[in-house]
Amino acid sequence: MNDMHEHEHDDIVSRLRDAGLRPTRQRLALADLLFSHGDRHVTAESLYDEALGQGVRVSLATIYNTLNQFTSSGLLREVVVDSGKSYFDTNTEAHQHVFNEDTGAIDDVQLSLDAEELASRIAVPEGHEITGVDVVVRLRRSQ
Amino acid sequence: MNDMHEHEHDDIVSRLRDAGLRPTRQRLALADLLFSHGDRHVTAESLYDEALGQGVRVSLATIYNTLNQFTSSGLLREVVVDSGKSYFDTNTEAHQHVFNEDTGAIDDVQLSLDAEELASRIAVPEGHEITGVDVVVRLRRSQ
DNA sequence: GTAACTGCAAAACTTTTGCAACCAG
DNA sequence: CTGGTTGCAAAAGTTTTGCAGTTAC
Repeated sequence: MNDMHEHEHDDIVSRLRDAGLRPTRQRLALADLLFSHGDRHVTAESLYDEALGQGVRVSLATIYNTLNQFTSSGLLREVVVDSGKSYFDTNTEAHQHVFNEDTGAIDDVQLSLDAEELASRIAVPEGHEITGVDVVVRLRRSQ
Repeated sequence: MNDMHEHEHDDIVSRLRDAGLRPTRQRLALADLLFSHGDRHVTAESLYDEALGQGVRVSLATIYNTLNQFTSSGLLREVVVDSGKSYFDTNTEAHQHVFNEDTGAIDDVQLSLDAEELASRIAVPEGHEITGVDVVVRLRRSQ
């Protein structure tokens, strides 16, 4: 296989099983890329290129499936910063984002604002619930 | 033409000229739809359908051109809430949004949070500037 | 008259889907 | 085995583009 350590491999297997997903070759390889290198922000295309670059044989359709499945099961969080492309964040904790509109790069920030408190100021319609409070600071090169 | 009052028509003409845009038939009609009915949130498709419904003859390509030109010149503000579709807001003042993920409806809210203050907590890279601080509260039907 | 603008169709992108082949348990 | 998964190609949805024809000034 590759140089994944045995216990890391087992961790990833458990993580997938806990999420109700079979630990297939593709999902293991993608989970390893996503979760074994700190907090990351990827797009389908960037993860696809990275996988191919690492010699992981996987189709783009599977990348999309996997990113969506990981997001549904709480392993990833989708970050909406661009109206033409989906970004996914391996950090699922409450935090905010800085988006560089020139490069498409996303950074995490902790603005220590209370999403609960913000949410409490919203008049939530009957039978609805707040699924998230997203904060994005947009950056661009000056001039 | 239609039942636009003369002075309203003139207002719109000035507004377009001030933005450096020729007041063409299409732009006048779209500006009227957008700015004569309070604060609105539209997509290219929704504005296109509305225009056709009102008997305004305009192509979808022109809707896209117009929305982008209006946004560039500050007449509209783009609201990024969906990674597959662009929304435009006629309210260009500082405010936040509530997005209903089931219906795609957007509402304005004033959370009276200080974007300047939030922005001041960000480490802005050399030669870059903050172009906006976006806050979106996401809603979904419970269950 | 001329540069700006518009419409149409085609192209470019991102994402989803249908289905046969494949694989984990 | 058998249902979940994958890959491929095709389709779907949104947005942009190229360019001939039109319009504002």
